[in-house]
Amino acid sequence: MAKLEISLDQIDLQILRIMQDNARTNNADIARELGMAPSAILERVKKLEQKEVILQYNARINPAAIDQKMLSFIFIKTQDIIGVQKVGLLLAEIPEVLEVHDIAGEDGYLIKVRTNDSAGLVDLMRNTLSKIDGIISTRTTIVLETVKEDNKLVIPFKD
Amino acid sequence: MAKLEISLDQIDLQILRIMQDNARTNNADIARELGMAPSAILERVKKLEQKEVILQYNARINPAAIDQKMLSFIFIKTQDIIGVQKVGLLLAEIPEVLEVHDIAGEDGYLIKVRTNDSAGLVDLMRNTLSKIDGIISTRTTIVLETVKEDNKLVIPFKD
DNA sequence: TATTATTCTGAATAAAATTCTTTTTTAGTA
DNA sequence: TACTAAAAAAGAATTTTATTCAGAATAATA
Repeated sequence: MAKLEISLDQIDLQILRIMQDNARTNNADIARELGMAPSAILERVKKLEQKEVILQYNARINPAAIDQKMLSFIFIKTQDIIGVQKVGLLLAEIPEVLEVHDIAGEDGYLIKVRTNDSAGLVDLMRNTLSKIDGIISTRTTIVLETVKEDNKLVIPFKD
Repeated sequence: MAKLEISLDQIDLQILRIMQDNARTNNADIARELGMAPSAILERVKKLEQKEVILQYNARINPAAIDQKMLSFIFIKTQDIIGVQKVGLLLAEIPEVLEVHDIAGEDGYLIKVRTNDSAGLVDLMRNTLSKIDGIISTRTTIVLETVKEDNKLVIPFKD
């Protein structure tokens, strides 16, 4: 778990750019695009994975296609700073909770939740959130429509 | 752009589950896991892409590795419902803005923003957000630490 | 039940991944 | 500056996978 010194050169950044856009781009294509041998690219990619620069490759699935039409953000106020960490971990275990962020200011978390519909949300709050000790209150924001959601980072040109 | 009737069977859902976990899983492996021919899997995956069930394959990159250590959520209050849509699109064009959600209640958006540091955030707000017409006010929530952020959907077992 | 469309299999071929050795480049050091 | 060690890349050989396609099986429909 040592957080090693990470140094990425131009080529690494180019690989990241390509992979962030299409994680299924094959080594041969990347190699062609960067004018290098496939074996060299393969090594670099593996190294990027090992260094945990690339955390995961995932397919982004259309929520509507699997009937997860409801998206909400919930602010969760916790009792105190002591017991807070545990709350965060418990929240993270809930499958419908896609993100858990510890936020500044008002002791608590901001979580992102996807459910089938509003009934699913109510269900989650009543049956799951309410079971977690240390939660004082929640404030829910309902998303009507998502304009953008790609989570693509801005990859710099020089490090 | 016709939103076709989408019907996914068990096999499709299994493919989605595998792909969501590791988008680089090859057809041969998926075929082995599901006990089918690679060619059959290939066809299904292509169909899932065409139907826009799979929206994209992306590598999730460690923000810290490219020095994007600051994450914030900003509530943006807009003038009225008329001009709102344009604001959403303009927000979506900003590279540092990873998500744009139209939210219920208080005419406006919730956006997710990644910047190098707090200076980058200030910079974005001063130089970019302030240039957008129709924004009345903003309320920023700073993330201290992210406990979970995988955006993996809960894929049902029956459709 | 017959008909049609869809999906799957299996084999053949093209392409890519992977491994490994040699060469080149880079970085550090005397 | 030249020497040395380490890291990265190239290139070739081999294994594995992707892709195509014809035919078989399955499912859907009339």
